[in-house]
Amino acid sequence: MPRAGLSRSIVISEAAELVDEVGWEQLTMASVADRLGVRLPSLYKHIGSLDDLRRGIGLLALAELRDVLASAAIGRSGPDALREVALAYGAYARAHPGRYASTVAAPGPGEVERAEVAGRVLEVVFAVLAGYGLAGDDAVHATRVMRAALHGFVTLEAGGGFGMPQDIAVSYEYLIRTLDESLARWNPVEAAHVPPPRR
Amino acid sequence: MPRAGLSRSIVISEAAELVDEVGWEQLTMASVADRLGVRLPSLYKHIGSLDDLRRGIGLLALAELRDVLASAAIGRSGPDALREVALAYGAYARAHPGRYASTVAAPGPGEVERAEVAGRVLEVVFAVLAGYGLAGDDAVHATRVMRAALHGFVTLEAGGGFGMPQDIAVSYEYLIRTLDESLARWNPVEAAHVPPPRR
DNA sequence: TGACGTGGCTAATGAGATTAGCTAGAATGC
DNA sequence: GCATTCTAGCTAATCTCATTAGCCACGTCA
Repeated sequence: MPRAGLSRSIVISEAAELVDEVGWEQLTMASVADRLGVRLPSLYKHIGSLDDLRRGIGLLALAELRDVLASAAIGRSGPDALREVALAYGAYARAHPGRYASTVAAPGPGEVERAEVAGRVLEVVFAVLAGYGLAGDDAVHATRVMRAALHGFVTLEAGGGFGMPQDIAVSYEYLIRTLDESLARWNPVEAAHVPPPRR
Repeated sequence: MPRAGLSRSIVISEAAELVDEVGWEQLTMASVADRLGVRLPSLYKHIGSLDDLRRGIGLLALAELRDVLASAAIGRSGPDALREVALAYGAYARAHPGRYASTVAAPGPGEVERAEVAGRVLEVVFAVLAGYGLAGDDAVHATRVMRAALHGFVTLEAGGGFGMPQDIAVSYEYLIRTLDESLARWNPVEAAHVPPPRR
């Protein structure tokens, strides 16, 4: 029996391809083994478990996403940077739906590596926000608004949630403009609008 | 063997409870059967398959969501309606994370019933947008922006994606304000910003 | 060239989903 | 009230996957 020449990173890359084709939910050890031309149990020489594989894909995808966003942001600032980053974000999610889905799960306790990579994605977003003069708490809240909007959009799009015939790219432009205006006009929410702190 | 007195709707309700406790991914026919005190195969007298059960939960959740949003919108308009609907949306997602997750999947071909219920949710959103004077294409794009923002936020929140210590409720207020301002200042995106149509 | 480490394999176990076929409780007709 | 019929819940069986244990040959390295 000739060696197949696998390794952890090869298995993860291949699984990432697969997951883009069949969907995050449909990932199985069996299908990955098939695709690599080995028997199912052989994978366990490289990957601890299905969950481990999923975490590996997530890590890979986060690193890729960071690179894509960083490239989009480089040499730009303000609305220009926002727009390019948003477009790059959407493009990545559309090109790699499986990987993108792997990106969402939060790092569990002890997942130091993932937290680090996720942090590096945030750095890019913070850099964009800095172009709007936002920092500190403002930047944290603005980051959440921005991530929520982008993530929600690409998720709904991927899930087929936009049934109407109107052009989705146009909707995305509206989303970007909404974010741009919001960031440009940023100021503290009025106290009256904040619910009382929980006791 | 005494009859357990099940029915399709009872099974679905119970499964909805369960899914809020253990998570959408963890739903199994086996755990539902356990909780209902019957053997696994008995469920198949009421539910066609696990997918069928998931669709049933999704339908239930969409109907509940519509009611919650409609109640929040009733008697209000404009920013007031937007805010209350957004808060109700977040509250539902937080109170029923499993059901909420079931809400996302788009209706597949032939899932007429689901498309209908989803449409009724949209009616509520359209009503809110009407308070901002939006209709037609504008309303469609605005709906997508609004849904994306709200959905993205609650999804990231549920996934533990907001690691920073800043108050999440405050971030949500920023999100609501962002939407309010965007809807209030709505006007067509400039042509220059729209990518060329695909050939 | 011979010892060793390790990658890939077969066999086995166990959880879940799903189907087939049985049986008894409930409902219905007389 | 009793026979008939329907059907909910059950056991048994099959299939797909995940995961573990243990074997053995390929390639490396002294």
